[in-house]
Amino acid sequence: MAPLRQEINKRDPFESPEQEVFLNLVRTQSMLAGEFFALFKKHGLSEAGYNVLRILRGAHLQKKARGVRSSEIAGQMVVRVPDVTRLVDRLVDKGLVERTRCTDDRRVVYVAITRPGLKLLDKMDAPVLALHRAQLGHLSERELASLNKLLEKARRRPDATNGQA
Amino acid sequence: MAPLRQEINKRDPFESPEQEVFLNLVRTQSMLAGEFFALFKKHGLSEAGYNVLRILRGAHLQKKARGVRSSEIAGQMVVRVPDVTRLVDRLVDKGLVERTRCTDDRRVVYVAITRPGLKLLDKMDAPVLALHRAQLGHLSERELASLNKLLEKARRRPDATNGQA
DNA sequence: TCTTTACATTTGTTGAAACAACATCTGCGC
DNA sequence: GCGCAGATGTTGTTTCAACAAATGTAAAGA
Repeated sequence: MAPLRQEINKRDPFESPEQEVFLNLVRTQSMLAGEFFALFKKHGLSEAGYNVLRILRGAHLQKKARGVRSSEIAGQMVVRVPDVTRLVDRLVDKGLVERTRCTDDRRVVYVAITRPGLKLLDKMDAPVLALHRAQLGHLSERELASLNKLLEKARRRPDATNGQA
Repeated sequence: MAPLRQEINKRDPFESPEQEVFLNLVRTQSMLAGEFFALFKKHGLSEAGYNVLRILRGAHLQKKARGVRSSEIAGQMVVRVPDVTRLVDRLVDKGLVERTRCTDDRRVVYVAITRPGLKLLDKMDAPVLALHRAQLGHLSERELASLNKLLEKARRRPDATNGQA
């Protein structure tokens, strides 16, 4: 019996290989991301909040002093999030980022990381790296590369223009 | 440049192979599960709610007339959820499941799927299978098997008893 | 029996995600 | 210039997840 079926005490077999992969994917993500969730929470952040800070630090290191537009943030998130506004709101409340209204185009808002925000991220770098290694360090380089390839392929839909003629 | 980096417009390289795998995992899960989320929602269910119904149908087919204990439900969920109570509450409100207090041990509560619940699941079977195939049908049997193996291995932590002596 | 311990579920509360409607603003075509 | 389409954020509302504490029940031990 496949390990996943043991883990969730599933008696019946999976209905399709695709279903088994999907459930494995969901469960694995849930378990690994859950640990990061706990790590972030110790520092008062959510996963999405951490992601935003990482994006802003990247921009900061590229000397983008004004920061990044909200729409750009949305586009660079690992998981799509509608409602960047209130996500940034909470970070502003914590003093980790700043908002600046653009004078040229007053629709856009630039968001930039603050010094406390940078300090927080720096403090988290080591534990984050350590957790990554603790979670996946037992996989070989080949296995990691293979996993990357397969996951990327799984996201790539084969053009749903199925000739239903 | 790796596809993931393109997708999220990431300029800097990943800090470790493990990190890249993790982000690929999170993103893939998010995209695929998001489609199922939308499908379930059309039928008034959340992912967790659907999972509960599937567990209960499995028990029903095994002639477990009384149903399943709440704690068993929690143990069989693909993703851990604290608060099975209110999850079941919502399903009860919709008339899809029933609660029964155990007379032997009045602490435990049995949850069983109702006929409307079964009908709903039956109606969803085809679209669910179809979505699984639409998402992952372009992967070969070998690739699916490989992905399963790698995901399961990723969950298996190598005994953190590291000799720090 | 009486107390203590452990167990199964529920409730209270806070915080955040999801979706839709709503401004606000820019720039283009007339 | 005027008005309209499209883009950018914001707000309102509902629903759900997460965590802690409490309730009620059973079993074990003195």
